[in-house]
Amino acid sequence: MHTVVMPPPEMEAVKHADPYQLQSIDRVVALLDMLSESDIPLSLAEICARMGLHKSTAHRSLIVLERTSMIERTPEGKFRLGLKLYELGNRAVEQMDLRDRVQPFFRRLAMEVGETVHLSVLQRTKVVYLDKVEPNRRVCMTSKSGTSNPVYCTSMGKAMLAFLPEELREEIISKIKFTRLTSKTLCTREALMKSLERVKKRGFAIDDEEIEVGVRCVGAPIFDENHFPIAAVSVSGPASRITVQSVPGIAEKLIRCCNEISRTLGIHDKRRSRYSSPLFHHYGN
Amino acid sequence: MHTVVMPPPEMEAVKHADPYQLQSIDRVVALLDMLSESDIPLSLAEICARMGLHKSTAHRSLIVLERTSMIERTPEGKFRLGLKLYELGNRAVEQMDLRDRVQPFFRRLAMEVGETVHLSVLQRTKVVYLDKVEPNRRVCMTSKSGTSNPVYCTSMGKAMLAFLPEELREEIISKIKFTRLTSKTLCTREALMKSLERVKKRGFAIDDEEIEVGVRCVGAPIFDENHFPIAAVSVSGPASRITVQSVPGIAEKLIRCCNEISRTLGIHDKRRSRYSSPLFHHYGN
DNA sequence: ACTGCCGTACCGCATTGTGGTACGGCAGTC
DNA sequence: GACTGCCGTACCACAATGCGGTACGGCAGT
Repeated sequence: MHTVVMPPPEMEAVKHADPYQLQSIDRVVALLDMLSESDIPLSLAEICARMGLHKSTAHRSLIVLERTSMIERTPEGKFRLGLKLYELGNRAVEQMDLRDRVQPFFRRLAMEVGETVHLSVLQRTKVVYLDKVEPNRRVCMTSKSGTSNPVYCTSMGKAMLAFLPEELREEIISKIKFTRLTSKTLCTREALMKSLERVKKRGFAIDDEEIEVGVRCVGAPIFDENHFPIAAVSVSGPASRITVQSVPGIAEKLIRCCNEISRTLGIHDKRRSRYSSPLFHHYGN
Repeated sequence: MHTVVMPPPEMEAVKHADPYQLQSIDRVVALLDMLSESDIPLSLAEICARMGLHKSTAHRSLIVLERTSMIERTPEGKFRLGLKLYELGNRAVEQMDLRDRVQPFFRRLAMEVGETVHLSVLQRTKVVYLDKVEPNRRVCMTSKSGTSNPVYCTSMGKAMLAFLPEELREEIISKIKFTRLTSKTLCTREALMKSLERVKKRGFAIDDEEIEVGVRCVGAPIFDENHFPIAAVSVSGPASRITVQSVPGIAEKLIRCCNEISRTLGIHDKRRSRYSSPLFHHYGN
């Protein structure tokens, strides 16, 4: 390829590992990822610098993305993600209809425990919220679905991580950038691993004010037919109500709920490991 | 190009209108759109049929999209939109931070009128919901943000349409596929145009049970620095509470709110029409 | 006025992506 | 149980496509 400055040797080693190039598509995804990670709109020059692309090449891709509303331009001409992504993203969730299939169990759990209940899935090193139910009585917490939190400081994140196949778990953990959010946040690989061990034994995870002071959560995974943790449910509330004493009772109800959900999902067949190379998609320079 | 079976003549007419080809990217977007419109996951063969693509070509693109989590495969091997889109989409909205900047005004309005308040933007022929606030007292309506409704039967859609530049409005309206949702739905271009005239005069739009029986909404646009309606706000509630008598009062509060928001947004500069060719991106067979 | 930077436009070359074809597996039919 | 047809995957040779370079024009700062 003439896009990338390529060290002449060991070329064919890569060749077979990644048989389908379609470089423009890969690049587009990398561009979107990049824009997603940036908190501010970026100029063409900045994008080129970050991605190591030539002006013309990046420009061409960006123009097409703009035409298709995948990205938009600020009045100053800088680029940022476009709203079509929002629309597509929400369609994606609708189509999976995890949300809808889970709702009934979900609502019942919220009633039983009287706390906010969340549904989320794993996306790279983040937990993306799909849905939440608040107990009827009063508003307890606010959190918008569609937002995401790091895996390592959420009960749902830890619940899913713990039950992931070894290799995949390693891959994810290696990508985590730990940041201290509260004094109780697990900020090292070791602390996280130790926590995951306990999660695996108990079947549920706890977030003990690790992401926000005063908030405790209990989370458990939902499994698909291959015992793959495709999603997680959590119960969260003020530390004053979710106490050492009340956790076991909550966890029991939570796990029962998750098992019911898992069972209703587990009606599929075998076929392919689907999670073959799901994570971080690396853009070669 | 050798992708598309091309009627030999009038080729160069298109050539200049659409200078940047990058066909693989265009195709990818078209694929995503297609998957978005389908309610069920599609097989490779189905995708080829709908898009008029050759097996190999479609397959290659799909594989890349799968690798990058833009789409996923069901256990049966069918394709559907992937969760990365959800993540990207939500980042897009965060980055625009319309939502956050609007929130305070927004909440106040909800308190004042005691009804559900929505924020949305225009995306092609649809209104995409970005946010909502429910009045504290009780749950009134349910609607998830991220969902979308057709422009022509929502107050927000009509509010934005009415204040769009002539040409763009025409472009959008020409793309609408009218479907009757209730007995009051505006189902013709003419009815819609007439309605828009009134919206323009009054400064706000009404959805009088046009999308759902028993629900009335009042909507008004938010303008950017160029008097371009970038978003809209609506007040919606049961027809029993939003009556002919109460509409003027609600509309007044709504418009005041929207004006305040518009003013806080109108701090930008001139530069480019940004909406040069924003809509329907057509995939040439 | 001069200089430098940024976004845009164009062009010729060869790499990349294309369409066709072939393979293998699964499912339904006789 | 063999046959048939369909679907997803893999490979290949050709040439059209997308690449990098380069040049232009506008704006801003000196």
